[in-house]
Amino acid sequence: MHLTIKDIAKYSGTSVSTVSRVLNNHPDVSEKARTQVLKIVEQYHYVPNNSARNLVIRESATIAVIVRGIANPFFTRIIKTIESAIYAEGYSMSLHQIGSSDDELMAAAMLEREKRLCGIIFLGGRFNYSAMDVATLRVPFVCCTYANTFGALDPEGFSSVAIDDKREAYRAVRFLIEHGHRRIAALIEAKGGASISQLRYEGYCEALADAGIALDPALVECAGSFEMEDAYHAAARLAERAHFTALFAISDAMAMAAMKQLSLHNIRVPEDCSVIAIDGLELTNYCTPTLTTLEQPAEEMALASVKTLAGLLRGDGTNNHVFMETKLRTGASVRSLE
Amino acid sequence: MHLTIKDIAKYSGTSVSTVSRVLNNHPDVSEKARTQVLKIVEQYHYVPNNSARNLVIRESATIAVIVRGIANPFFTRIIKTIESAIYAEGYSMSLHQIGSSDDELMAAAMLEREKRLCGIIFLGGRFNYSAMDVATLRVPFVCCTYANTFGALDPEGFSSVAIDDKREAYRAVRFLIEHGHRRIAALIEAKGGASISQLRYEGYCEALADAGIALDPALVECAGSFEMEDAYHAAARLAERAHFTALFAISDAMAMAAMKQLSLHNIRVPEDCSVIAIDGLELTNYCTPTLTTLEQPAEEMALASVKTLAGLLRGDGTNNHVFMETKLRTGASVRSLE
DNA sequence: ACTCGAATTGGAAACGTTTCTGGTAACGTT
DNA sequence: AACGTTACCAGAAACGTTTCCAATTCGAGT
Repeated sequence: MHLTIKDIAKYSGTSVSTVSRVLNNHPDVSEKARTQVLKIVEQYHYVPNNSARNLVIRESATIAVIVRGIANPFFTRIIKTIESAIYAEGYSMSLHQIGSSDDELMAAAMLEREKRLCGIIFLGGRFNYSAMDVATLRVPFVCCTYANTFGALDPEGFSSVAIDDKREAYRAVRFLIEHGHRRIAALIEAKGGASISQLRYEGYCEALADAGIALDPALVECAGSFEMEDAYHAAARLAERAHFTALFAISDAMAMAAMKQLSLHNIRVPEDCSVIAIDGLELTNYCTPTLTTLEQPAEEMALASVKTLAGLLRGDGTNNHVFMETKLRTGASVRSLE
Repeated sequence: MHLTIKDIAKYSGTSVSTVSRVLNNHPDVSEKARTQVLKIVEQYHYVPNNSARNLVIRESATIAVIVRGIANPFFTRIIKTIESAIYAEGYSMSLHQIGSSDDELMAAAMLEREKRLCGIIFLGGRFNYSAMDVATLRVPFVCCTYANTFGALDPEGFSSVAIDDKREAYRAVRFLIEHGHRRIAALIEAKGGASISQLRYEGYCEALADAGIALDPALVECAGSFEMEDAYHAAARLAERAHFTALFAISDAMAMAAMKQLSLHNIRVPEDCSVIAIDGLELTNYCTPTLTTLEQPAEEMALASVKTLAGLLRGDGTNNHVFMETKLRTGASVRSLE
């Protein structure tokens, strides 16, 4: 059977309370007792029972990470850093995934189950925060990679770490314009709402407008999701319907699927059509041609999210909304016109 | 403050024990009391305190999933299914990632922390089970995607779900041979040990031997990891050193990196060199050319892992080692010689 | 030697559950 | 009417911690 703190007290010839004090690094214990207890703990390989601890402590020191679509390589890149950062801060992590099509009720159930968590990091967009009843959980949370207004949520009530989707999309499209392109197609997820897709679409529109290029609705296609397969079909519709010399895709994966489709339509990248996207996945360095993309600082974003949350949990630090900048990664998928 | 079971007892005019019985679906409680309690529970939105419950129950109903390299898309595909299966079985999941270079001490620390878990699923190979002291944890565990002997571990002491790495590698290389190839290169991680890489390498050797083709060491290159970047460099060494008409890569990602490198060396795929791999990632459907690969049944493997573990936890079911079969996914990366 | 405060310690209550033990009410059987 | 059986229920103990509180020891200052 597992040893308890009582056993340790017995073996070390001291009391339960002293052992507890040693274990929790309280200052009011003699050096002698401390080393003695530690020796026994070491020797018998004692591990405390967290359930009992949490019961009296009334908290759990676990941070839940909820991600929509764990298969997204961009998210896994962030998760890697988030996990080590969480451990470094002395918390433990529990990771949950919501299928891209699941409704939020499942997520709510998940949160119920995982109650006694002390903080949440939401990864990705399109969470229905009111359905998840996140406000009544009374735990601080930060939204990573998506920073917009969350329904009726008070912006003072949570933090976020993200890129400025509209600005970065603007930069991407601007980059194409500077390379002489004027017929620029956009491959997005969906219009409307305050989604990442919509924000990036707005950046696209604004870049065109600032360059005096009229928006042609025929050049905009919605895939309906961020999935490669959907992007692949959407790109087909685009290629069959319109002519364009450049394509802006709102994600690397969608760009990759689109490039495949373009090649099937005998549209060569970049000779006939330049392609740019946002994300900076490692693997788009290895497709042909390599993708030009705005790289999101995944590690920094992960770190900032955890740091912010840890601050809130410690009591110092306040809710804030930080925006990161992407970095242009030049591939071979964009060429100048003429 | 949070409501306790005592409050519910008070409000519903019954006792603590009755409330507990209702909550745990014990049969010995009257219909009247049951509905009354349930009503109050619903009305006050009561959620039980798991810490207290686990304390007395002495177990936690959480299954830990430990994955080496969460960035591997094949693993995330499995994780997706594992999570929903775990929830469906009534457990909760906690997911942990070990960096590909981290030593296992960190993992051991993780397990300590996450003690009071009731089972473990290891995802991926190359775990140092003795360092993690997994035997002393006394919880059942299953190894997913890798089924070999685990150091000094008793095969009766755990379960596994995997493909037969040697056999599937054999099939892949055999496929190339049947297409007329005889100078077949192999891009592996490393030789030796009982790693996935070594097993697949053995399958490669055996396929050659059975076809009467002599093994040429110059055609075998170790990348040192499963990372795309390392595979990319390894492929360069291969291309500069030897001539071959086909390449067998032990993973899709490595194959993709290799294809990129080949194109840089003006070796066209599949005209000058056919490529085959094992994994069946979605995204290799979208690279150019599309990859021919042996698709691992990720969903089935995930399901089988959870089912096995759940069986062990319930008490029925015994440890066993199951091997799955891959399915050939024909892409455009292999062509017949002549 | 005596006193006083500081340092250290042990005892016990508390945390919110589950479950064991015993008791009462209802009911059918003799 | 007495009895046994069953169905239900309340009380209390237990789970392994932390922490409050009171008690003890220790050292230094008189």
